[in-house]
Amino acid sequence: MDDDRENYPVNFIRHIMERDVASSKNGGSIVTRFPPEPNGFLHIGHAKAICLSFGLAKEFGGKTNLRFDDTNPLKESVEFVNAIKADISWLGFEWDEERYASDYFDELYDLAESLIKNKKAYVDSLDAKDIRKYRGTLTEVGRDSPFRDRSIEENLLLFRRMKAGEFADGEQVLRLKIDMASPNMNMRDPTIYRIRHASHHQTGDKWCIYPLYDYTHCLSDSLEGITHSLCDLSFEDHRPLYDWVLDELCMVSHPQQIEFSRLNLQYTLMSKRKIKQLVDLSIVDGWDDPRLPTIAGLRRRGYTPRSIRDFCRRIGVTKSDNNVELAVLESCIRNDLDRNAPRVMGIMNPLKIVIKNLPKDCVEVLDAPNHPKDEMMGHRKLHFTREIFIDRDDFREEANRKYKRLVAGAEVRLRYGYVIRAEEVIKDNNDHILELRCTYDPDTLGKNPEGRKVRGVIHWVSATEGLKAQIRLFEPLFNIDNPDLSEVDNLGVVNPDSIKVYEGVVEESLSAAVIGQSFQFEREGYFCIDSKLSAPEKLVFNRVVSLRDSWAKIEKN
RNA sequence: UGGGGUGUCGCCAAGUUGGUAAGGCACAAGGUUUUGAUCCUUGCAUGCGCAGGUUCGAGUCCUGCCACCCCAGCCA
Repeated sequence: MDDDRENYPVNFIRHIMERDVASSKNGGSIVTRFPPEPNGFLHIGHAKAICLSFGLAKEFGGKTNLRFDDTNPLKESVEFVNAIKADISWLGFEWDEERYASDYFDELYDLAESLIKNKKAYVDSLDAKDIRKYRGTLTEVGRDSPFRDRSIEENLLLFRRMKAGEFADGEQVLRLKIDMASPNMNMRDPTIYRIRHASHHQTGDKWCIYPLYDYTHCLSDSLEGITHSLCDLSFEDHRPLYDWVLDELCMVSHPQQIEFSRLNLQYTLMSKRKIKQLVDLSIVDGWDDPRLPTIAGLRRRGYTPRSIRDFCRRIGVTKSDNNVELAVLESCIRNDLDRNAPRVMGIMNPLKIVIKNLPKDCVEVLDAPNHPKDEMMGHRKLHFTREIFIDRDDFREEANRKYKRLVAGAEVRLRYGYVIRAEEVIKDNNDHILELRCTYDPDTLGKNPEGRKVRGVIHWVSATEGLKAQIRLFEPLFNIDNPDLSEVDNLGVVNPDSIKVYEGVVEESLSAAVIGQSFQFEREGYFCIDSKLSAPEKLVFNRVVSLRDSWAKIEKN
């Protein structure tokens, strides 16, 4: 994985693994797994889990399986399976084996029968509503189902009939017989099989009963010889059940479940269910909308795998609630792209400039390095012509000395080019500036004029040689830092200005740009070609992130 | 008023068996600079949810509080 030299920083899970390896638990080996349900796209919260499970295993010379937790055919599809695989690979991780919980359906079924035979499971004929009633509440104990004490024979028969398709959906379930009075709701005879006459993306129509998570997950882990099963804090309450199932079934391999807190990122939503809502309601343009924290969205936005891995490393792993600032993510991508992105010039709000003392058909070729500190990145040609564009923000009719750009009657340097002076401001009847007439000083290429100090340097693009391009800027999708709201409410906190589109111009060298490449538009930020919307005739750029902007801070005060 | 967790700088987060609070991001002030970028330097918790206690010494041990998060799917 190229240049992530650093190992994962210290965290409590690593300490556990270090201890286990030192004491030769599990023969000193580390085997982890990443278990996504293929019912949506992966997001950066999953990236945290991926970096952890894959990263730690790799560090200890262990293995990591990719296992699809595909026990709910109603919500899952191969499209999601493929998207998930693509995202993990793109992030830079390789799984040892590709598995599916559905690979174990036969074994799971046999194990369930043995549970029945040991009087540890029973078929309940209560409907969902009644099961809920009998379960009790957080403060009241539950009551036993009237079907709890059926004979082994009856249970076996019923369970086999469930499997054979003799019942309709919801008519019967198989439950574990644990303790309806347990203070832990998960232990109140959890359901482990339900009837679903639905075809499954992996097993087709072979089954009409499907096992549930609590029963499936621990056994899948065990069957695969997982040593450390990492998951988020919401499963902490499920650990007694995880252990109960493995113990009752006398499984040889008993993985250790370890929970850590899930990632929360400010101004964004980190729930697959809620992201799906945004997609379904067309609030965003699909799962890979650049404003989404999905891996696909981040990729389209221009985030690199390396920057995401760096982010996961920086945020750490604990059990405490967190709400990480966007600034951390932005720092990671700036850090990567500053080193690796070639520099170019692009204008979002073009303002035309005519260089009066340059002949009409003159095209002077200028040389520009692609990176200020990395000669290896080479050089490119720029074309200096009589008509050029600068950004409207880089000109003011009057300004104090703090303003280091072009001011009427004063000088500024064109990046990699000459010093120009603004001589005339051409306006329309509404006082709107149409263009600027300037002169350039031919004696200032690569050297400063004598006796005068130039205010600053601005970027520019040839009006005749440059390329038109659409430039898209993004802001957070939400205007509050923890948009953890109910489905109805969250529409009220959607930022209406989360995307801004500009019709701009970029330098001609960008005609060779391809999807996946990132550039720094000097003085503006980092940009990449939009993988969906851009075409050779009509370039579309997404801004990954702006450059740090201390001028904006100064100007505010 | 059930059970399970968590509380160290604005946001993350290190803190081995108690020995006198890492680091990152952000922020601030300087320096370099043909990107107001990068880079470099410096600063940034007498205090670790609160209150007591033990101890020569406590973020680390004890007691009691408080706050926040998760759990009542035939979702994962």
